[in-house]
Amino acid sequence: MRISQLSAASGVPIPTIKYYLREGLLPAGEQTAATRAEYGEPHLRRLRLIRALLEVGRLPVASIGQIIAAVEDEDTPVHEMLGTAHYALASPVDAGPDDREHQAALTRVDELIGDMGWSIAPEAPTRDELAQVLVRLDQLGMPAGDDGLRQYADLMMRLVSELEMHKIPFDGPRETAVESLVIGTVLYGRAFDVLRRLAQESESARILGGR
Amino acid sequence: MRISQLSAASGVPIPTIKYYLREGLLPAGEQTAATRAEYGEPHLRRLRLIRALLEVGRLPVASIGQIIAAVEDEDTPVHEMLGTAHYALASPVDAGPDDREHQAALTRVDELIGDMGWSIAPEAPTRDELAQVLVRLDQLGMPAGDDGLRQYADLMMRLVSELEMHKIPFDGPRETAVESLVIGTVLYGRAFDVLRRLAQESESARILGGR
DNA sequence: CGATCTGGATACCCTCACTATCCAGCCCGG
DNA sequence: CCGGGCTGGATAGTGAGGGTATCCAGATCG
Repeated sequence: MRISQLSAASGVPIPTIKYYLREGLLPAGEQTAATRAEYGEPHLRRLRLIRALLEVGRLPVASIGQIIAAVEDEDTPVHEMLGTAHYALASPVDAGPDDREHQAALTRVDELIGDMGWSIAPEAPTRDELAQVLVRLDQLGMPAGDDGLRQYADLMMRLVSELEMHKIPFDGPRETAVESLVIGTVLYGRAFDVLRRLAQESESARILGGR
Repeated sequence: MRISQLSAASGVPIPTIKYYLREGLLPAGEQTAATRAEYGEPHLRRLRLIRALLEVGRLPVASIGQIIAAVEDEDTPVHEMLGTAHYALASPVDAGPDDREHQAALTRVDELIGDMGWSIAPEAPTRDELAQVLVRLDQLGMPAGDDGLRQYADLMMRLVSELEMHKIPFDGPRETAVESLVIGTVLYGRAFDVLRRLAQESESARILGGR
């Protein structure tokens, strides 16, 4: 498959494919001559992954690059690779250790994590993300109570362990495991979000009697 | 409160506040002289809302503008206003009616909506968002089965109607209702997403025995 | 009465994700 | 065996989005 065919098959313009090659998101094709290279099925699959993470997951190209680098470095142990991929999915929070509100919220987050019996790395950026949301909810006068938070956490825990996690082939090839994890996290994450908004629309129509 | 105090209280730089004023996100202060205006508590609150939607919700400034315009137009009936706000939360999907895969997925979405007994406006962009996710999952070789989708939808429905919706003061002042809805949708939406990722990290640590 | 602040207008900047242009080398049909 | 069109690689440009910076004349505080 030459680049034009890869482009046609994936719907991604050639200049964009070249850009992804430059950024290291897509491995180079097999060189057959100085100005000729051959691409295959893995390239097409990779391209679809990139576009899904970009367009559905709204991940920055740089984060996608980190995920892909973790996948391709054979020396990284699997659980570490999953961590890298997972953390690249987080969106950065700019709150330093001098932000008192943030630190207080972080304490609540850690209490929640303890109560749930979760094993979360202390450097997980996810903790800061949750703390940020708690701070904003407080500031907006809709504070999240500890009880509600625990109910939600419980629900998510069951959802993840009962419906999602067992779909991931941890014992298969390493590349497959991360891809599944990332796709699961990002795409199912959006699916939930959309389903939640649909449920909200339907409920508010019911309550208000609006069409 | 003068602009510098508003800036100090909110943590938003003065030029940025001026930018929000220009964009119509923030109503002008009360003019007390040609070069003097007074801002109050509502301005601070509005500013916090804007920053929460921007930084946590990642909404474009233009969408925030639409939401605010809907709130401030007293002539719009409440259920319509809620719809406008809700649709501004959706992220645009570029798939025309000539995209066969998308149309097929849309049919599945409508079946789901029918089965759930939901009332969703036919022009809801949310339908396209869900269809897009289904298409991508198919392309990536991890298709979402109808059963799983229904399970998820069921879960979201219960979550929304039992835990969330009754917190919204539909009978209070119109502004409060939309604000609550929007804050609930965006901030709780992110809270779920983060809780889900925390649960995933914990589960994958457990399964892989990684620290 | 002068340093500082204010609202308003205009112009500028930075990041991000592309896109466009060039170039010389290659391949394929005639 | 030759010419048009594609190829990989390099470099430069673009457009949207979300701010920043600069100027200005009028207002106010100490």
